[in-house]
Amino acid sequence: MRTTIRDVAERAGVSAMAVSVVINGAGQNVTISQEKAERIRRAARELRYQPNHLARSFRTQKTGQVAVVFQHLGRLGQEHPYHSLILNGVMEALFPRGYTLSLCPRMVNAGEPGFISDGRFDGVLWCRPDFTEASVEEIQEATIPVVMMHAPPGMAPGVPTFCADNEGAMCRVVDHLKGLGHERLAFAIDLWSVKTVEGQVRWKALTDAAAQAGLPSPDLLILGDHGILARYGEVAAPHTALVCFSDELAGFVLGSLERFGVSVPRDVSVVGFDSSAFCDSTRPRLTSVNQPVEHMAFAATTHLLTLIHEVEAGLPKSPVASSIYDCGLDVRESTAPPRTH
Amino acid sequence: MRTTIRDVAERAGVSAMAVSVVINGAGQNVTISQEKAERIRRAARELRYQPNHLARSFRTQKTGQVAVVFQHLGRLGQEHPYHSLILNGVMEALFPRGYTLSLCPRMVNAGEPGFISDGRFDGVLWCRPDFTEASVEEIQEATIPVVMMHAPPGMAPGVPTFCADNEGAMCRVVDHLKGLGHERLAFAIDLWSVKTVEGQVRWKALTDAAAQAGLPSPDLLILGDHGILARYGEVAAPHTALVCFSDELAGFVLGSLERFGVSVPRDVSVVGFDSSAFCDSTRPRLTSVNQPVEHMAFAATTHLLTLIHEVEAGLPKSPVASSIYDCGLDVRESTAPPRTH
DNA sequence: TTGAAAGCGTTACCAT
DNA sequence: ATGGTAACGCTTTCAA
Repeated sequence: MRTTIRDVAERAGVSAMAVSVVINGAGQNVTISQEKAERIRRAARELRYQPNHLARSFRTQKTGQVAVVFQHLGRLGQEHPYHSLILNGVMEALFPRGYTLSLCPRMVNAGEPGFISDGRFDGVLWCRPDFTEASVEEIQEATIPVVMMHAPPGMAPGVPTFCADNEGAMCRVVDHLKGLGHERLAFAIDLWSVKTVEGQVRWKALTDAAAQAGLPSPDLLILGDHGILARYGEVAAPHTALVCFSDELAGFVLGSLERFGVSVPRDVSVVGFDSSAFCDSTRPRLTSVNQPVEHMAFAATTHLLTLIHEVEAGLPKSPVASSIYDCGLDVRESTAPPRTH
Repeated sequence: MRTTIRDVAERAGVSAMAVSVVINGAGQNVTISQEKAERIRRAARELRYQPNHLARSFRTQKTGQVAVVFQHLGRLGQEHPYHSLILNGVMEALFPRGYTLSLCPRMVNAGEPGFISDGRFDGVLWCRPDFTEASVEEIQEATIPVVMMHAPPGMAPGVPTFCADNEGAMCRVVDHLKGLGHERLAFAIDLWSVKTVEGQVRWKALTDAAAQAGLPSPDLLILGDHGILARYGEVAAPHTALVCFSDELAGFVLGSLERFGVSVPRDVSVVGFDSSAFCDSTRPRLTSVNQPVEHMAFAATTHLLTLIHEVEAGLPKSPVASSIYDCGLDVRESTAPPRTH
């Protein structure tokens, strides 16, 4: 930026304050005469004055920026539907209200949580499902509003949370599979997600649901490479249905099984999680838990904006609430009755 | 933010400058004794001092933020592959170097170009294919580096540009279709894109390529609704091949044709543009021009970072160059010889 | 090796 | 109704 508010003031023969008031429309209990206002506007136009947003943010302590924090933001796209869904919901809430969306690498990958309160953002949507003690504490002590997604109730007291009903979801999955005749289930998850609270919660939810349905305890399949899946082609599979942590992982599983000559759903049934548009593009189309990610992100972001507004306006804070979202099961072609020997 | 650099200085019994130097590592020709440095670090730790990034940006005139500007940023996801591809390339270039990606609604939808130089961004990647005189001028006068995508050479003198070779691409499309036996082609485009320079360029490129190949001049199909496509089911289609402005539009076309009982590629061949992963998920799979969008976005962003660095370091400016990317044609199943009557 | 002080551009308070 | 002036938190030059 070159020309400042003072340049405009000088050219118009007024004070900087007068310019500020005219530019921003509303100045508390200050009025500028029509004539002066016009002169100021003309001077601003002639000098092509552009208010420095950064200086304004610095002064007002309000940036109009909201950050979204992921654990690991890789590629956007159809094989990785999750991030796109989240961002869609966030943008839908943010843009009509004039907020800017920031994807900050420091909060995205390395995970240096101290940066939450470094002044750049008016609020943060925390979408990382790894709730270490340190990060939870950091969030609770943040000086700006933070809203969490995927945190199971009780995980982060004092922080508003938007979370799927993983328990209910796994009950539906088990009901569906049991109804088809499956008995031996497995939970498939990647090396990364298995360490997250969300991964653990879903795994426990599946275990509990199976127990409740009178089925044997499911196995845990941690997929680091293709090794485990390769066995499916050689020996009789120990389980007849694989419940996957995410659609993305389910896509990987489908690809691997096809490569090893295992037919889905004839040899084994596969269930995903999220029911993103991706499920319609796989062969066979993927049965998946319908977690309304995009709606959840929209609602979480909208709530975040409410909290931001409360802080700015000095209003009383909304009570802290956890929102648990029901999940349906979208049955497609990747699940079928198990093969009878 | 609560605790400032001065709080730390006071606690450590030193000046604010000393703290700044210790925190930021390098202070030109200033040195702090080991003992004081340690005292400062301890004080900072005890007070949980977090430097205010906004104040720092304000002071140094460097924000570490890069904005991406789209004409109309709607949903991310598989039906709309373009934005995801761009953002992937941008993130890949930005994140390893610590830059933050901003999606700013003011530059995304309404298009108020004055905001380019409002101090918030170190640089801008301009992905809007509508090159109005006003916006081009605004870009040329920006006080921060701007890199353009999709601008045909000569469109914006003085601004580095990364653009696909639309002419070459359309030659390949025409060669392919002519080789299959097609003669009457049409260019399908949506109401929005037809007004953009990029839309016009592709339309002209197809026309020229057809003329060069000795084919009759293609028709222009502006798809506002399903009306035009509906006719395909009733009367003999005037053309046997539809070349679409984008994969997204081609997806829409495939859907409409299916609904109206028109078989692709038996009744009509369809060609997309971008060859995104989406092309593999349509039925039939979509033949499409392979525009390396993601690579282009990566290269453009990398160049933008170079320009930013030059400005900051006071280095001489790189010469302005336009990069034109070759496009291949990925032949899938949506193109075939025309039906013989 | 260190501290004091001057801003960066804006807005808000307190005088006229 | 209007203008001076003091911050916001930080970096950096200058003087000691």
